[in-house]
Amino acid sequence: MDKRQELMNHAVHFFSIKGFHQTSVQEIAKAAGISKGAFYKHFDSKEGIFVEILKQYHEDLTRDLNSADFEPGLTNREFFKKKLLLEIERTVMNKEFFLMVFKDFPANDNELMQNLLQELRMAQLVLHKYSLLEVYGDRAKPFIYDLVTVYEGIKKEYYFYLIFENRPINKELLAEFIVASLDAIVSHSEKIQPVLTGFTSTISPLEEAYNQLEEQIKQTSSQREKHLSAFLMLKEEMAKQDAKAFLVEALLDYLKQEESLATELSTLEKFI
Amino acid sequence: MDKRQELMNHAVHFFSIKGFHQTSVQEIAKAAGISKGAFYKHFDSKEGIFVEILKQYHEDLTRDLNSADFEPGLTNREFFKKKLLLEIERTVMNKEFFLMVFKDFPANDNELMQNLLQELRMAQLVLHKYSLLEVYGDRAKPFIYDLVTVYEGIKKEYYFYLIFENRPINKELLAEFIVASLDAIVSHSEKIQPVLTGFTSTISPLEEAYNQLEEQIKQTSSQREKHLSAFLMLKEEMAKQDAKAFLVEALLDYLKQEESLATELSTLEKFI
DNA sequence: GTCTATATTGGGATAGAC
DNA sequence: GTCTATCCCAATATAGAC
Repeated sequence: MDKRQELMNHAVHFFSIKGFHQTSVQEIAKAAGISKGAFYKHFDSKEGIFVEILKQYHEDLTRDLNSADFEPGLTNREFFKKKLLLEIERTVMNKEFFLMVFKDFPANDNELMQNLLQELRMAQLVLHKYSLLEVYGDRAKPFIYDLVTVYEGIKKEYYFYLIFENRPINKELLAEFIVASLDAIVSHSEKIQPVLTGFTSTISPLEEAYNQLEEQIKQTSSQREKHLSAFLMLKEEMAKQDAKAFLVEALLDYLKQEESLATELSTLEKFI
Repeated sequence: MDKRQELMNHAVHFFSIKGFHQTSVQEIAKAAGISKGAFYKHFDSKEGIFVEILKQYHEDLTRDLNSADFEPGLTNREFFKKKLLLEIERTVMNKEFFLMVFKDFPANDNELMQNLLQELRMAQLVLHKYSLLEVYGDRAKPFIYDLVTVYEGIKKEYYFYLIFENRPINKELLAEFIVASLDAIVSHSEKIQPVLTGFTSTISPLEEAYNQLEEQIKQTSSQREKHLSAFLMLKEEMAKQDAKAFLVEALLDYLKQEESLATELSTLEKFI
């Protein structure tokens, strides 16, 4: 057996149980029957093997989903349900991968990884959007992003039960239940107001950072008015071509005195 | 300001950004303006402060939700929706806590922590179960655990949007949307087969009786702390092989003085 | 490709003075 | 309660022999 593959299999196992940071290279190597030093002949770092696992999984996933062929003559709903069932079965079969992803994740160290994940999530959202529109047509359109959100939320919650609690669940029944729940919501759509309306309008990351900070000041600041004024001046100044560095710094430092704003401020600082 | 509280605030901040394992005791201490050594005068370990944060949050949450007084004359559905709205607002305000929980988690190292988490999850499940039964009555009973799962899944997914993506969402609208979705599912219940049927089998009826009693004490007891202590001792004593009959009886009688616990106590007594 | 040995760092926790 | 100094271990990564 390929030593490289063997290392990856053991790695995903340990990562799923202990998390990335709590797993040592040594125990991965030992499980594969080689020394720690030899590990580095196969992968250049611990993060390296993690990235390789991610890549391989998504390659396998897309290949599987594209090669699956269903019997013809299915209704849109039946087709949707079959695909859901396939996804459920696949997720349960790869439960270690699922656990690994939901455990400790080396994303903060590596910005490339965060972008990759963001892309994958967005791709899934778009996929679900079109699947649901095919099943429910125009009735679902006004609140399609809410429907996608509900769909993903329900699915994820059941995955947690399936995987963490290791409960014996009838997967066929589960797929039917989820689709039936969506049916119910869509058929009540006349009584339902959408929530995620302005979803598609993409705000720039900088705009988003501003919004977050403003919200946080409004919600938690002990000196709401002062902090809001400082924020507005900061935003104005940063928009200028010849922004005064000392003023930006001074306003940032001033706002930092409010502990609850730390997260938003550090996000904002990345744009300077 | 209380140094201990200050340390916890900084800890939750770093944990939410970097994760538990990637945050050092030193940087928490430094942020609070003390040395690493002094940290250990306040908490006995890094895990210790994490546990304290968890406990405090849960206590605050249950206290907030229980002490909130809504205008009288609300229907069960309106009451449920108001509580949900309160929870949404509370979650957004405590977004760092939410992030911390969904980052790297020190659960594997410490068995006590896993038990604590299990307890907190179970308490929430039981709470939701009874809330939903109050709103929807017998129609929800056959698939109540599925309804709870759907409810928690939808909620969680919107929390992700609210917190990670920081989208401006109308929270009032969101609460109404979630409840309306549940309405839709319940009103279609004749077409829906339950999935989580054997659910109760994992929790013993005794465990369930304990949970109900504990919840009831937390929610209604006039002498919360005393009754909780009595409850814990009772549970402990009853678990022993050579449980002292007089002590069990004494504690039961003591708790019976609180009228609101009568139902839960008589359920519990069946197991003696 | 694999080994052993080693450099180096980071960080949890403790000791003992003040 | 707080400090500094220290212990001690675990873990990433490398060096160099075979």
